[in-house]
Amino acid sequence: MITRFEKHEPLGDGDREALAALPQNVRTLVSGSYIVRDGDHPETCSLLVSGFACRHKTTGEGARQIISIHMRGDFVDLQNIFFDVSDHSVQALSAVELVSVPRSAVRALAMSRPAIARAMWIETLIDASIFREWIVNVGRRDSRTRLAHLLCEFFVRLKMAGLAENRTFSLPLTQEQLADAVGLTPVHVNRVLRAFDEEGLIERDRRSITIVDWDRMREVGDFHERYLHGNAASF
Amino acid sequence: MITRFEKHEPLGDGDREALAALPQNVRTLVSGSYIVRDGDHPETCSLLVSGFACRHKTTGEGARQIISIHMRGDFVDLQNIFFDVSDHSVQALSAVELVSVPRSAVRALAMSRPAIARAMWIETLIDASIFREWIVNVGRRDSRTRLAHLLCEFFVRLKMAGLAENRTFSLPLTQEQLADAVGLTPVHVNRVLRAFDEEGLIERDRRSITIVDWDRMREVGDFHERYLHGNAASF
DNA sequence: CGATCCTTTGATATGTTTCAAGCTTAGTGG
DNA sequence: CCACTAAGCTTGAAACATATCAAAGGATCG
Repeated sequence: MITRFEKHEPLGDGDREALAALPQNVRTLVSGSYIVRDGDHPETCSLLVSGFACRHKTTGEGARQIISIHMRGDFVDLQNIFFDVSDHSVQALSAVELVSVPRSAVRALAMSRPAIARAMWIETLIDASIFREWIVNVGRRDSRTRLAHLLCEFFVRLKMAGLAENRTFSLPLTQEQLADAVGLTPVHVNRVLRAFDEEGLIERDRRSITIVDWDRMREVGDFHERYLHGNAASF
Repeated sequence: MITRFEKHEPLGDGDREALAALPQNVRTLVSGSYIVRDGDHPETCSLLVSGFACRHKTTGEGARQIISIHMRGDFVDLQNIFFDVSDHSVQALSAVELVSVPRSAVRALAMSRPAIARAMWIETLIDASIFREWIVNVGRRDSRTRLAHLLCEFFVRLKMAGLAENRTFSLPLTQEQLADAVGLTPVHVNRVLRAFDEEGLIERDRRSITIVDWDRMREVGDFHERYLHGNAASF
């Protein structure tokens, strides 16, 4: 399971054995559970096995900003290896399963197995690249573009993770959470989503979304997937 | 000079020798020069020896968003080690000196010297932490808070780098660049800055700024330096 | 089948942008 | 050393995108 590493870095047999030998702890959490809290001294690093999670921070005014969204196969807090205190929270967006490994074990593994360290490093670099794109998204794009961009990113990442077959997928975020991810109000998110619907860009049914016109969606969202640094199949 | 690594990670003698043996290339560039361009296939990784630089991306509409600001001692493009094509540009904000090391040499060094790899990894994790805070800044804070936050961060980082003695420092950004960093218009940045001035929060003289009331500035900017993960002296 | 959470909609308020022009500063060449 | 020029800063008025407030309608789950 943990062998998603090999996406970006070939591993040797010894590496795989070392991974398998890791002390694991599989947990199941209900939607809304906190995995890490801002200010915590986390003891573990966690990998999402199923479900969705997000990371977020809160301003002094009490406004929340979602920093990233995670799906099966993502590490949600790899930076815990080196930081003693967490600078943000991680919360389950749905029921989730995750395997947690003690920080010390992950650190020891990284020090003894260069290929694994490198794979983990690359993971954190991709994370950072997505952060950069999000800064642009909330900083310089209008509400339509912002939301469309988020939907495009989420969809492409689902595909890359093998979690989307066709153009329909379920979005594990309420409109309020969507708003917190793009820096808008829930009310405005609602209006923009309705507009997309009316324009025939997407279709909505409960919490699931179909991208009707991918090319146009991509254009509206000013979306270019290079920053995901994935080996995505072309669409 | 490169031994800023030791800030976060103790190195052995062999590590220091390996660093010193690195093939270097010292360059001097004038303000405005591009160090890396979005879409480039960079051949080197660079460390800023003097001056200031920023990283930025441009939207399809042509709007620019500055992603980070860098000063003496910062690596400006460490992710080049693993990514073949750059997802953003790096540009000099002032005259800069930088030492550039071939990607392959940096990669080899990282593979043969775990302590160095670890120090570099931590650098990129701190980068990512600052990105997260910037997402919050542009996503959920109003114009005053945003700008004040940026000024606080810049000032604290200058102090951490030993580049600010008292409460006066020179800001290497035009108001337009400031605007691109916080996701506002130059006009609005100008008004907010004037308001800070009139309220006695800051004083301005040409391109240099004095933080008159640090405590209040910090409060206005909703600034808490934990995310910088520095060993900052307290203020 | 009631209660809660989420979505939708309308009316109004506001922060920020846009446009446009004048002003200041720093740099350059005569 | 002065005049000229370009870049950056400042200011005002009007426009606009998004937020806020408020209330009703749906969905989901004990």
